Amino acid sequence: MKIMRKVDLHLTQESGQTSQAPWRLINNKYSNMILIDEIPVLLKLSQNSLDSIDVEYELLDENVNEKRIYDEIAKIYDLDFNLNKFYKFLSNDEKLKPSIDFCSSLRLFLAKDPFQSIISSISSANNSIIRWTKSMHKVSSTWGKKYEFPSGTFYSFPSPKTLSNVYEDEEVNNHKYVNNLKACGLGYRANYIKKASKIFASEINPSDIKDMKYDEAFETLIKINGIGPKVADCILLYGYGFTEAFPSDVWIKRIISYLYFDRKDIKVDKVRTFGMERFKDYAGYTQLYLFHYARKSGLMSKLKPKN
DNA sequence: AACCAGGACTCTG
DNA sequence: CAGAGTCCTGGT
Repeated sequence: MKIMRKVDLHLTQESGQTSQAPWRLINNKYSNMILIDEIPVLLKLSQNSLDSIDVEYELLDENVNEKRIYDEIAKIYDLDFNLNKFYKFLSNDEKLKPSIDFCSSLRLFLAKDPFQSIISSISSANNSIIRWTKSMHKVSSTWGKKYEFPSGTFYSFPSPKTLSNVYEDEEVNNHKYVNNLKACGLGYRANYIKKASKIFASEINPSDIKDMKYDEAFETLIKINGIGPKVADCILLYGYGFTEAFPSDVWIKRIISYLYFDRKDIKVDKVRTFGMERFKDYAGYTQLYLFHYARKSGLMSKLKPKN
């Protein structure tokens, strides 16, 4: 199956969006297992040009309608988002315009499983991309369901219930536990993950969030231990597709300060409201584009405090 | 080998 | 309320 849409799979995968760890690259195909109506489907995506995606997939015993597979891929890569219209919007702002050339065909990388994006985003806080990626794969392979496909073994992301019952530490009451969250390299986030899993296993259904208004969803999330403003916005943007979110961390702060505030030191929270008010429904995409533009253009290294 | 980066929490003023 | 210290670990 071929999907005719403008998208840069590589760029989108490696752009550090915290919905999920990057997919495994097997024989140059981005490979990941997703469940469609509980049926495991292994997706293998590749492309020769940025105008289309070549889709291969593997099934175990049950069949899935190809249209359903198409729809899920379109959702994950936000393929219905109108990039050209967005580029017109970027062109209208001299500060944003240069980002188009650096980020062409970059799209959102959305989670199929919102709970996965919640845990992934919590785990990304104060962390490096390498360590975060390893941790996320370890969590899946430790507690997820195992599926053996011809192309390899894949794991689902564990459910809230499963994660709420795992051990946080290696040792509990003088008992050694090999399978524990800290062994996944999560450090002190292990406790946040366990607590959040408990909440999403009982009080809040992850799918409740998507029916809320942005503000209510944001307020709901930041009440949870380990979820601050940045992580909440990542969850809302990458996990639920709230495109009005403007995840603001130190880097976005430096970039916005440089571009719009004459390098003046502004608070991260101000950056967030500035981005949301100025970019509206494009806030999320603008954040994504600004971040990668800064990274690739050399602006980022220029903005490092030392230099 | 000591030290720093990266968000969120917690404690202090 | 703002500011400082702490958490974990891969990278220098």
